[in-house]
Amino acid sequence: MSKEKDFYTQEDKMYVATDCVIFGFDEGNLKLLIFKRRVKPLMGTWSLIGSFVRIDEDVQDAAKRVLKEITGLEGVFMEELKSYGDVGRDPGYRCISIAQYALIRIGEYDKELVKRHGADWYDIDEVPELVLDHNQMVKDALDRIKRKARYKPIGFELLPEKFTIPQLQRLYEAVYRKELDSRNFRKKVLSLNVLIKLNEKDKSTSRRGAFLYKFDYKNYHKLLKEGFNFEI
Amino acid sequence: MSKEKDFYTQEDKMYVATDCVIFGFDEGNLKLLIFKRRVKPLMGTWSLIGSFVRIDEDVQDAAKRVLKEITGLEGVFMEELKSYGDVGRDPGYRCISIAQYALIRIGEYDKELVKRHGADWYDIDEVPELVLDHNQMVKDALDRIKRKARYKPIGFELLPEKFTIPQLQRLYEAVYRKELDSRNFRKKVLSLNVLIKLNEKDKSTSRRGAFLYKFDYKNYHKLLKEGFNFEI
DNA sequence: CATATTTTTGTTAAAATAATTATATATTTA
DNA sequence: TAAATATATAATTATTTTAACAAAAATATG
Repeated sequence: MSKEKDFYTQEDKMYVATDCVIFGFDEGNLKLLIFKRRVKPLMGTWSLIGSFVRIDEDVQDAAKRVLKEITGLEGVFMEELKSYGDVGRDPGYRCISIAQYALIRIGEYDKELVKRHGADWYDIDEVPELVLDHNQMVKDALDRIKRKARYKPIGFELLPEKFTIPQLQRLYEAVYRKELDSRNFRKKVLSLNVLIKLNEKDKSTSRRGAFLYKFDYKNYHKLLKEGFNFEI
Repeated sequence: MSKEKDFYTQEDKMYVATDCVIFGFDEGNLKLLIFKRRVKPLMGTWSLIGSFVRIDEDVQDAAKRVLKEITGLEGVFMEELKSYGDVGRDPGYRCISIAQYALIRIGEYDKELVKRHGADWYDIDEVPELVLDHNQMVKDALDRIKRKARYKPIGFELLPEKFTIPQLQRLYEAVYRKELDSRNFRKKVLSLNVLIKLNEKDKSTSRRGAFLYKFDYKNYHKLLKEGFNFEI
């Protein structure tokens, strides 16, 4: 870009923020973590988790920082969604937000911390009205993960480390919003060779119990290089 | 995002820029429009076309503005690529760039204007070293259109309004970097029902001549809603 | 008119996917 | 111990997609 700085004056200040669409998965439902503002302005309105980007931090780091501040989590899957840069998007400031989306394991976040920040999980179908253009961000993020699930095994970020195949199926059903055939699903997902069967069962949802699996990251990365596709 | 503004001081200024990866297609080759800086700093170095985002314009509009300034073109396909927001990416300023990529018809741009700005087309395989992280932007944009071509008929933005099927095939071959079977390609592309056959022939490349087609935007948008896939 | 060149059309086999039927298993509860 | 329930495996069929391949048509040029 060009280097002239004459567009900016002392009073015309450009702010850069980052907002994070945090997805979780629980009991067959895709969920979203949002929080209720406890300070002015806009006190009491629901909002995505976000922050201004500090002058001395990378945009990605700013997103990681807020995620950690609110959930206690580090090292989770997070990726840029897109930027929201219209002049009028924030009536208070000229503020550009670079939205991210994150997939977290809903059992692993710091519940005390989340509570303290006034944050809560909402079923993806029951998200209330959010501040500014945050509802649009959520919609865009949903579209993104729907598409992404086709070529990346996105589910494993959302499930606990050990999970069952029926659990994985319910996740895909929640993302795609359609029922899948359990026999074909099992066949397909096992044929990808990225699951390691464990010698344990999860009996929380059935009498017989279902075998637990874990994700084989090593095999997965090998396959990625060969360019496989994950269409379910 | 939160509203505290205490991260910023007068001297800690955050700049927001936009840079545009402009693709064209000519003679079977994918091409990139870049320009040589004629002013300090960094005079003489190649760079993507870009600008700071003005305080009173949308990010998208800033990108459209520079595209028009340099090529004379309006209303062409342009989409956000991703943001580049690391602290150290620009040694001079704390500047975040929101990169875009555009697909233009290489026959339609304003040649005089392009020349006046010191801009020129480079074959995608022969792009010189660019300023800052612009080579990375080009690489990312290429990856993006390769993937995008799988589910959006991206080619039609790059070809003239009327084009032949062999032309379209050469474009896909340039993007995928592999040869395609002309019989299967034709079958596939026609089966999508987004081409309108015209009663004219293009005889510039063969004795027999090839029928011209145009893109059926109406049918295309109908199909998009149904979620078709464009895998070639 | 024969030649050279590009465009155009069609068939067929193989592979992947989707839909269906069948059966067995482990476990709890009635 | 029979019934109920969710899980697991096997096999079959139908359907769709993909891949591989050959020949004819149109026309400028020599």
